[in-house]
Amino acid sequence: MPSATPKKAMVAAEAWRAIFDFIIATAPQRNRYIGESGLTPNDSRALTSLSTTAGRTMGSLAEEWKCDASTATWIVDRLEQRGLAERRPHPSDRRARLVLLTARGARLRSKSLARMYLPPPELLELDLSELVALRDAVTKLPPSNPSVIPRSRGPKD
Amino acid sequence: MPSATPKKAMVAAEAWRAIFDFIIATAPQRNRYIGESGLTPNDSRALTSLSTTAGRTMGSLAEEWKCDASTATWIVDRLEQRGLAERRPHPSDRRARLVLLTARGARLRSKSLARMYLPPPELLELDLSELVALRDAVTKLPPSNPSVIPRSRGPKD
DNA sequence: ACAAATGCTTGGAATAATGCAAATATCGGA
DNA sequence: TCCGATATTTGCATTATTCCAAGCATTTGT
Repeated sequence: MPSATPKKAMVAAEAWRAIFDFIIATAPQRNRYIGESGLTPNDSRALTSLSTTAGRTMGSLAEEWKCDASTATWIVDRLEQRGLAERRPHPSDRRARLVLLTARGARLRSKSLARMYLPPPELLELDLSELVALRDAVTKLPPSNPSVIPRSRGPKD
Repeated sequence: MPSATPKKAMVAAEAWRAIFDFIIATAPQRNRYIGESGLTPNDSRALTSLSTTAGRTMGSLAEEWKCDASTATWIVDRLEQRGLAERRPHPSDRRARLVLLTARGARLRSKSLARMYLPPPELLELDLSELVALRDAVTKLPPSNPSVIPRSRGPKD
C-alpha cells in the first residue's frame, strides 16, 4: 500500500469503490445508448478523439488508441464510409493525412455525448442536499479534457 | 427535461457529468489492467456474474448479459476452456446446467476486481478534506450489488 | 543525391462476438 | 402417456477487431 498518506489512500479507495460500483451498475443503460446510435463501442470512442476543426494525423490517433497504425486506418475507414469523418491532405507533409469530423460526424458525436451525460435515474434517488454535496465534491475532480459541450441542433442524425 | 424537480435534475446532471468525464479520463488505465489479465472485456464481465458457490443457469446468464442463449454458451465455453468456470448438472432439472467459478476463476476474478478497485492516481490530487467530502457523498449512492470483497490469497493466478 | 526513417495503406490471417435455425433432452400438464 | 414448452448446444454466417509483413510516397540527414 502507498505509505505516503495512508489516510488519504484509504479514503480515496473508499470513494473510488463507491464510484466504480455505481459505474458498473449503470453501465447497461449507457451501452444500450451506444448500440442504439448504430455505433460500436469502438466507433464511439473514435468519434470522441476527433473534431471538426483540429485535424489529427493517423499516427497520433493510433498512439492515442494504443493500436497498430493499420488498425487506426481500419477504424477511420469505418467512420469515413459512414460519412462521419474525412481525411484531408496535411498542409506541410504530403505523407500525412489529417482526419476531421464531418458535420454529420459532429452531430452524431454531440448527440451521443449528450446521451452519455444524461444522469442515470438512480442518481435522482438522492436528496437534493446529498446531490449538492456530491456535485460539489465531484466537480473538484482533476479536469479531464472536457469532451466538448453537447449542443443539439441542426438537422437530425 | 424532467419538470418534476428541475433543480434536482440540474444538480444531478452537473454531478454526473463530472463523474462521467472522470471515468472516461481514467478508463485507459483500467483497460490496460483488463488486457494484462489475458481476458477480453467480455470475459471480465462474465467472471463478475459468477461465484464459486451459487451456480447460475445458462439461461439466467444469457438474460443478464442480454444476449442469445447460444452466445452465452460460447462465453461460458471460453471460460471453461481456460479452467475458470465449470458446468455442473442442475440438481432438480436435468435439462439445465449450473455454472460455477472454479478456484482458479475465483482467484483471477478477485485479482481483477482488486485492480479495478485501485483508485486512479488522479484521485490523490485532491486534498484530504475534498476526498472525505467525496467519499461521504458517493457512499450515499444507491447500493449496487457489491461485487464481492476482493481478498487476495491462495496460490497465484 | 542517397539511404534510412517516417506516415499510411493493403493484404492476410486469426480471434472475438453475436444471432438465427435446427437438433436434443427433459419437464409439466391434460 | 402424449404434446407443447423449456434449457442448452451445434452448425453456420456475419461483423468487428487486431496485428504483422509489405509496399508506396515523401521527408530528412549527411
